[in-house]
Amino acid sequence: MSMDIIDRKLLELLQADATMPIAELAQRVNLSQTPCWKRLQRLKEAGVIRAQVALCDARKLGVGTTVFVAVRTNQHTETWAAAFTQAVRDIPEVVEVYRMSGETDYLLRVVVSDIDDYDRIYKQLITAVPLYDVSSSFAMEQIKYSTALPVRPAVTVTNNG
Amino acid sequence: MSMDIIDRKLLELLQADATMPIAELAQRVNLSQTPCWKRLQRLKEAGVIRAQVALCDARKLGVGTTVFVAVRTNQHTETWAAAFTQAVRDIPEVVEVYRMSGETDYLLRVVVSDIDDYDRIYKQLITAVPLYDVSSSFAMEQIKYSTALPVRPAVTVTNNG
DNA sequence: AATGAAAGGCGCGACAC
DNA sequence: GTGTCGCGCCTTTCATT
Repeated sequence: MSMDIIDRKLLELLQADATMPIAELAQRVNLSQTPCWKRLQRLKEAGVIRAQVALCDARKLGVGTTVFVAVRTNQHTETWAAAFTQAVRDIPEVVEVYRMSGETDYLLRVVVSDIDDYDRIYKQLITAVPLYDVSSSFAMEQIKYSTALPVRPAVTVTNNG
Repeated sequence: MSMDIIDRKLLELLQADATMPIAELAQRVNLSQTPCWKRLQRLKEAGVIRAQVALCDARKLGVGTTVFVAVRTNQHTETWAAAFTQAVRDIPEVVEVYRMSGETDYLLRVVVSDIDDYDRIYKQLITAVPLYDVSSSFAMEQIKYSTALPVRPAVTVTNNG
């Protein structure tokens, strides 16, 4: 799938605001509506654009506190991993989960209303699946949160690196 | 701002798919189009719904690798904090930044194509602002990533906790 | 006062050029 | 890639309880 500078500009715009009408998108990239629309179809079909969603205000939903949870396991088995995966996917307060290299086996981002609320999720988690070690760090402030991925040309290979 | 069970259901639906036409949204919450539409307007004006965006596939954009960067500073000043904030906001590969409690002062999530690419961002970061300590952990696998925040009733206070 | 039904504006989606 | 046409959705208004 080719991705020229116009496609990248479209992705940039749509990642910032997906309500923008095609007419406006088109003129921002100096195109008429039809080719612009065709590019969007192509990007969707290729799965580059994988969804269009509403973003909510975490504080207004009463989950303004983020907790990072570092998890270690002593059961390095496929069945444990499957159970853990299922458990975290089933808890909506757990919004991000990564399997890590290094000391920590898994890193979770959990959104809650306060410390007591976190304790509720913590208990839910350790009840659902056995954890060897759990270490929680609270975020004091969210300085940046972006769902927009960087859209840039394929890294150019040069000889003077 | 009151938020009944219908509003919460609407948020749940829109956080999963914001392309859903009002007619369908309406019938999913057992309402007709107008009252449903009015609720959406209200949620937008109140800032509960803060944006509507396109989500892209990280791998297909060549940034399928996530790196968590723990940063410590020795300059606990307002000016340093402002410079740091500006620096991370200006780097699109840095998608999330939190000010933490505990050992780590700041935790960053960075998306890159590979280790070499991360080194590029790392250099960019330490050039922009002085950092006392930087510790990077690579994610092997993204097990969960959701932009949908949990939408639940205000925590009911009971006497038998 | 809030819901359910109906009409107009308009942006999306397929054709020919 | 550009311009045109029709369909269907969003938005508003009116009638209703």
